[in-house]
Formats: sequence, C-alpha cells, structure tokens
Amino acid sequence: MTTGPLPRARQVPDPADRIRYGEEGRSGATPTIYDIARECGVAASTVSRAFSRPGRVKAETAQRIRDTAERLGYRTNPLARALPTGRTSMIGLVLSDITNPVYFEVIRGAQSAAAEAGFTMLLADTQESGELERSALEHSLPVVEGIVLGGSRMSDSAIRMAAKQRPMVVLNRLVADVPSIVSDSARGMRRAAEHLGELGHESITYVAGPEASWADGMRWRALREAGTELELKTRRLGPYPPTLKGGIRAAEDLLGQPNTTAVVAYNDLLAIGLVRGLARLGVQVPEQVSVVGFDNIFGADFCSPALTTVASPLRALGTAAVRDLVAQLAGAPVRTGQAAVLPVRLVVRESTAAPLTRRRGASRLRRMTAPVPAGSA
Amino acid sequence: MTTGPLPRARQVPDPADRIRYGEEGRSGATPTIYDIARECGVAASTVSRAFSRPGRVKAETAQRIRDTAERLGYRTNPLARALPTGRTSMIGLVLSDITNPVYFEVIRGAQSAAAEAGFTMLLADTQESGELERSALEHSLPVVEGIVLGGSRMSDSAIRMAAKQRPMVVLNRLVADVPSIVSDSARGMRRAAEHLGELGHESITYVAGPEASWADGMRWRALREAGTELELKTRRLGPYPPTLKGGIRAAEDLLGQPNTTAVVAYNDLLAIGLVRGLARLGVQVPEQVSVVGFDNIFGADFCSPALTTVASPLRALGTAAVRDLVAQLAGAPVRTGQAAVLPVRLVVRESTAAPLTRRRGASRLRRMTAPVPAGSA
DNA sequence: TTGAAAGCGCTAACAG
DNA sequence: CTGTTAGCGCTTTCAA
Repeated sequence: MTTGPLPRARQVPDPADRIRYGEEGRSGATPTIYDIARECGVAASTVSRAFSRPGRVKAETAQRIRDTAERLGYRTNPLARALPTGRTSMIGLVLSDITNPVYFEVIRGAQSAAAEAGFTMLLADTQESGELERSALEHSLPVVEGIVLGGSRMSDSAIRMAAKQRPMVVLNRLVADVPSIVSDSARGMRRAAEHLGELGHESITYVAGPEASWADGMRWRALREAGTELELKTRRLGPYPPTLKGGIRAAEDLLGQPNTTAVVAYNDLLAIGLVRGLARLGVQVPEQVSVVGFDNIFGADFCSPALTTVASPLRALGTAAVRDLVAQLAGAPVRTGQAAVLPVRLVVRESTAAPLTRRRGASRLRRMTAPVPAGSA
Repeated sequence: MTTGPLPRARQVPDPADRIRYGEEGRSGATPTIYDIARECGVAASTVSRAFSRPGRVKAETAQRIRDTAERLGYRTNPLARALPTGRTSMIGLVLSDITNPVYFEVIRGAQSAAAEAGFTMLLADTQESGELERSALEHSLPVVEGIVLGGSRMSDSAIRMAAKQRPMVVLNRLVADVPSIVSDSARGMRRAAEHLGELGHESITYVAGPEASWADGMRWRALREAGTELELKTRRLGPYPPTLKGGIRAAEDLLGQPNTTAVVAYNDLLAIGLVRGLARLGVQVPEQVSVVGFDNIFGADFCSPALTTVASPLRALGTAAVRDLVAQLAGAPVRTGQAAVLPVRLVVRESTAAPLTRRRGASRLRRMTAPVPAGSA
C-alpha cells in the first residue's frame, strides 16, 4: 500500500530523461532563454523580447541574442510560451469520420492553410457520434486556440454553446451566430436537375443521407424547388447512411419504385454504392437509370461508369475555414450574419444519359434481368 | 517606429478575453486547483494529488475534492500539467501526403489507438518533402511525447538521429535501431507472382514507385527473387510518382515494352492510373495485360476493372504503431532488433486473367487499337 | 532600451 | 495523509 505500483505506467517518470528539479541545468538539455541571457550578459526578459517583440530591443543586442541562440540551438518551448499567453498555435479540426473520402481534400486544405499561418493542426475523429464530439471538444481540445467543425453531429444549440467558449468555424452547415462556410449545394442541385431535365428525364428520385445532416435537408429542398420550376417530378428515398453500403441498400429499395429513370444521391459514396448495387441487380447505369452524386470525391472519376457529380470545392472549404478562424484569432470581427458560400460545379461524366424510352411510362427498373453475381473476391 | 504595428496581428493580445496578470481571479474564468483548494480548505497540492495520484489522498478528502471540482466545472489545464512534467498526452503522426488514400485507414487506426490510450493525435503532412519533414520534427512537434513516422522521406541516419530525441516508431520501413512496423510485402509479392504464374504469364513487369521509398526496393527485390524461383522473367519500369498521374505515364512507357502481359505496380494508385492510361491507349485489362496493385486502398474494389491487389493491413499498421509507441512511453523496452511484420493477403478481383495467347511470343501491347477518347469531362 | 520580479497552473520533493 | 515550497520556460508589467 505504501509505494505500490502507480495506476498509469507512464506516470512513472523515467528517471533517465525526464526533467528533474533543482539539478543539472546545462549539459545536454535544450537551452532556455536563461542560458542565452547568461551567455549574452543580458536579462532573460530581453531575450524573450528579442524574439516576440523585435523592435523593442536595440538592433545590435537583438542580433547578438539571435546569434547565440542559433549557436546554442535554442528553440522556444511552445508549451512554456502558451501557458501565460494561451497562444498554443494549434487549431483543432473535428471530423465526423476521418476515413470519409470527402474529408481528404478538406483536411489537406485546412492543413496547408494552418501551416501557412504558423499553426499546427490537431485532428479529432468523432466517429459519427455526437457524444464523442462533445467530449472531444471538452477534453482533448482545450489546448487549441480555435476549432473547425467539419460535419458536426451535435445540435445547433450545442454548437452555439461551444462556439461561445472559443473561436469556431463550422463547415457545410448553417448555425445562427456561428461563422460558417458552405458550398452552394442549392445551385449545384439546380444544375443537376437542369442537366437531367435536358437529357429528357421527367422525374428525379433523391436518395437521402443522414437526417442529422444539414446538407441533406438543404439538397432535398433544393431539388424540390428545382423540380417545381423545371416541371420535373421529385421524390425522396431514404435516409441511408452515407456510405457505399448505404448505396447498395438504396439500390434494392429503388427496385420497388416505379418509373425511376434518374437519381440524385446525397453524396458520391452513396451514389457509387448505388451504381454497384444496381449493377449487381442487373440494372444498367446510365442506360436504365442515370445517377448523379455530390462532392466529387477521390474515386468519382475512376469508378465505373465514371460518376456525374456536383463537385464541391473541398480543398477550398478547408482553407477558407482555417483562414477564417485564423482571422478571428487575430481579432477580426466574427462574420456571423451570413455564411460564406463557395461555388460548386457540375461535372458530367458517364453515369447520366437520356432515358431509354420516353414514349412509354413503364418503369425501366422492372425490366431488370436476372441478378448478376458480384464480381469481387 | 515607436509603437508601429506588430508583425503578427495575433500577437496583440485581445484585452477582453486574454489572461491578465494580477487582476481578477475568479469571475467567469475557468477554475484552477487553487479555487478548489480554497473551497475545500485544503492545499493546492492535495487537489493536484487527488487527481494525478488517487490513493495518496484520504478517500473522503478526495471525494470532497472531486465533488467541488465537478460543481465548479474544473478541467485540468493540459498545458500547465505538461510544462513541469513534459507529459503532453500528444503523439504526432507524420505522413508524406495526407491525401494519399493509403493513409486513410492508417490514420483511423492510429487515431483510435491513441484515443484509447488517452492521447491526442497531432497530424503533420510533409508533402513528400524531406526538408518539410525535418522541419516539422524540429519545430511544430516538440510538444508531442512520441512520433509515428509514416512514409518518411528522410534518410535512415536522419531518422535515427530524430529517434534519439524522442520515442519513435517507423511505419513500413526498416531503420536500424528504430522500432518499426512493416507489412509483409515480400510474401505479398510472392503471392502475386504465384498468382500470375498460375494464370500462365511468363514474365512480369514491375512498375516502380519512388526510389526513396523503402517499400519500393523491398517489393522489387521480392519480385526478382520470386521470379527466379518460379521461373518467371522480371523487369522493372520506372520510377514513377505513386499517383494516378504516375500510372498514366507508366501506361505510355509500357507500350514501348515488348511482350508485356503482366504488371505488378508499386501501389494501387499507380495501378489504377495504369489501368486507366492503358484503357485510353486502347489496351484492355485484363484481356491484354493483367495488373496487380499493392495496398488495397479505398476505391480498389470499385474501379473498373476491380483491382487485384496485395492487401496491406492498413488499419492494423496504424494501431500497432501507436500501441508500440505508447508502450515505449510507458517505459517498455524499445524493441529495436526486429521489425514487427504484419501479414498481407492477395485479393483477386478482375484486373488479372490468363494471357490472351501463350503460343506466340508477340507483344500483346503492339496489337493496340487506335487511342480512345478520354471519357471524363 | 533594458532589468527585476511576478505570475501562468500544475507537479514533486520534502518535511511533518 | 497533507501542507509548504520551489520550479517548469516564457511573457509582461513596472521602474529605471
């Protein structure tokens, strides 16, 4: 009971290389401002200023300091700097699912914008759980100066609350009083509907994603409106999880729907799954059904048939979010009224075509042949 | 010149919400151990112990402390904790290219293992540059307790040097004296060669990836050895950047190679690009050429034809690396002699088949038809 | 332009 | 079992 094993092994400081108090100061340890101060015959505060406030120190002194710092291999300790100031130079990127390819380019964009501004990026994966998300925000992220929330699964009010704690930017979702960056999916959907209309389709089925997704509601609403204006019938199927598997399930459900010649899916993952599922069921894309996706993720161009999709500016979303956040941190006023809306564009590939026959109202889907064996191992 | 604008805007502390010295202590600020100590009538050190050393404090006292901490909404400040101890509870994952899909599952595995062990993951993208990598290690990562190096572009000696500074695990590469986790690509290549041999191919072309890649050398060597044993001719083409574009270039070069019926590519990205490039040039896969990839990345199953590939245990690589690192941090002896080798498996899909004709030695590739227009917008 | 000194929040010796 | 005290490395008043 006296000196029993400590609960967490790592709490036993390795006596060899951990910092100890009151002992050795110089030797192999990384130098501090005090070492430089002593070496230069100035006060530590002067050294500090030389780095964080150049110009508030005589040029020659500053130079001398910088030189010896260089010589000693001095690196300012970010932790020590952060403690009194709160400036950790870190921002957090919170994602609902790191492995969702829609985030790849977002991550890259955010990362490069962060690096550019001198920030390090902390990545948190909340695995599609609002609970994990809340806990990430509360526990592991207090060290970040600001947060980019990509694909949050929390409620608007929870987000608003969190945004009060520290600077925040929300991606692809509108939350009152919280700055956000969205892609113009309404216009994208409109373009998709026009495209299908021009090909001769008379009705469009929306294969829905998660109901908790702001973008999903947005896209469905946009399709309905476009349908009204363009005189196209619209209907909605779902919701489905926004994954390949979800798409395969949707394919099965689609067979029950008469007169389906054109589908717009919530996102590319769903669309690609849908195409595969349909192929397995003996339905040809685009001959029998046209399919449009959303986002233009990695793989949308090399799946078969290559996917027609509404391309989101994924990379730009990432950079814009981080730039916004960094601006906020620099004291810029928070742009809270309106979201920044980034333009999208329709990329037409091979998964859309004119409907097979426009003369008869008969369902194309009922014409299916016998199911074909899945082609993969 | 006197009070001119400071270089970085964010260095102007926002007087409203930054920490100030000597002023207000309580009010809306987040509580510290001192607030709890005062409230409970104990010393701050007792509060500290109650959290970091439960058991070294009387049960009731500890309970009382935990209760008021709860009531006050206390959260221990990780920065303040880290400063004297060096334990930041962060580990760094350094990748050569975040957007390379081969890392998706690795990231996910690493992230979940880190979370499980109570660590936060810092992600650094070095954009295929050894220089950026070195600088990331030096500058932005001193706050991490340990590092997982995935796809390093640095020299062995640079890695060894960095590994002396702090605990490190290297992925998919062997570096003397540094613990590493690799997938068994030698056996994977052997399996691929056997597969192609069984199909009736008599020679195999290796489409090489970056020369700086340890895995590339490994794979090529394994193919040569397998070729000797299985009596298959082998040749090497490249190097190419391990991207879709690289594959497309490789496709062009491949046309100059007589008698090519089977290709193994350094990785799936290259393989998929190759297939697309060949299709554009009018060469059919697998009818005219069989193609095998490496890794089994996202998309390998839905590209067309679906890719036969040597599947790496990507997720497991990520978790294993982090678990290893965490063990090191906990004081486990560094396993330096031998790398941990994770098993791979060959996934046969549609991109491999028997060669069209075995009777004639004539090149299949020279039989190509006129180039076909690219199908995408 | 610079130095002295206090403090950021927490941890760890060292008594008691 | 708990309080006292010093200290992590850096920043920022305040005075000189």
